Amino acid sequence: MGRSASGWCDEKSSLVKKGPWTPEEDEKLVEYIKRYGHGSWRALPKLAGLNRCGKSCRLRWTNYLRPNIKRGNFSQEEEQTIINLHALVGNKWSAIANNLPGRTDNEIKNFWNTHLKKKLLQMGIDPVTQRPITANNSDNNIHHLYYLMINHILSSLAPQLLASSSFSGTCGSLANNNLIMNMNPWGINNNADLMRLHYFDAKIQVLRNILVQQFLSSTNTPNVEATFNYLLPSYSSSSVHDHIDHEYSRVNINHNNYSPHLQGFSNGGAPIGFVPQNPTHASAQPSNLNSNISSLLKALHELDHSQPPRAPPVLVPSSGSGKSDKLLGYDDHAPFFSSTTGSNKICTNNNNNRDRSSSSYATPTDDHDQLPLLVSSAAPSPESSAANPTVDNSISNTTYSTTFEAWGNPPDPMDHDDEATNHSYWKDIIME
DNA sequence: AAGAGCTACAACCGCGAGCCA
DNA sequence: CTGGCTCGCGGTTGTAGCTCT
Repeated sequence: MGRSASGWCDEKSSLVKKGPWTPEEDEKLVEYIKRYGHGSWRALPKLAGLNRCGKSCRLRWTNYLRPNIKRGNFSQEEEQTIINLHALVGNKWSAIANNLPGRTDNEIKNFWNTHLKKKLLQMGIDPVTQRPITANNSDNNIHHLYYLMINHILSSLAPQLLASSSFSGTCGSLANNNLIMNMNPWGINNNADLMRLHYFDAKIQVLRNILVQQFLSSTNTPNVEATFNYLLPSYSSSSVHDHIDHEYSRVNINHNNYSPHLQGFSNGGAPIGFVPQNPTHASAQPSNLNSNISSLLKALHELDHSQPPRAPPVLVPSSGSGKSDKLLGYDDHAPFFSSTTGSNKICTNNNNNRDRSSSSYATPTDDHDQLPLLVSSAAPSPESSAANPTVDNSISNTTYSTTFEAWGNPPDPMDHDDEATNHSYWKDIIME
């Protein structure tokens, strides 16, 4: 009796001061903690000569007075980190704060509520559900399904990128979502890097093309660019496009001619069977939507689970400084395709042998099959794809609210358990 | 100039987990 | 095992300062 279990002052403590702290009180608190440490917060106010309850002292210290508190405006980088972490973990302010040195959970929470929420709303994104906002419910459902598709694509991208040889992967940089620029940099040091770059670029291109086809033809259009920018902000910036172009040019290749097997992927946009949706058009039917989803998933699956491509041309470092490396020709035994993992997959999201710290996550096969065409003559018809209940259910029954959830629950029914990509794995990394 | 409304942020509150006797 | 205590967390409230009318 007489004490609050929560640490706050009880009804008998009406003499205990509440409200804003005075500079004198601050000084007393800082002086005491500097000298003795905080010890028991409950006992502290009496010992420090403060007419406050312990909990008030603790909050004042942790949120305002303790050393290394960073005050002032949030930087662009911090803002992006908060947005992306919030997409991953939701209102776990302390977890978010752990990734922002000098910022307190309280400060981040306030910043979210007063600034970022509004910003996301202006971008056409619901800050709670992280879904694109539309005025029309049925349209919203369609757009949400496409949103899930985006998540699926991103879910297959993230682990590859983490596996990159030059990716200095920290949870912080993952949270920043600067999946390219944080690769320290993602310079092409070997053919595997080049392959990854091309693969990543191709997937992004198809994602963008599908989004554009889908959304820009709609009369009730969520902000496709805002959505894209939000999901992959670093890629959206022109500097990243420049970066990729630079990497291609640095090794003297025209990426459009580099791999004919990726032509359809990087140039064509949608997989076969994909029907651009337009609410004013008869094509905007649920069956078409399901077909599209199936077609896309099928294409992505084929790509992800394909045999690795013929080894790319050998990258030979230039002898002199300041000169570009050259691609001299194909060498199927190029060392960059390490065979230590025993996997025949390249860049797959389902590689149980994947080692995030290793660059050798792709291995050659003897016959060096080509990458399959995304737009393949063997691709399923919309009908046959839509008729695949497993694929359809995996999407339509899934209710991811965040990219993070999609990572943990890949809708691809042919993806099996993958500890490295399950829900708790990522959550642990972020909330570590 | 003054008051109403809005915004940003500090502080408060209650709940629950973990620890320990 | 249980109950008391402490602490951390997330939601909510209070208020100072700013803007608008």
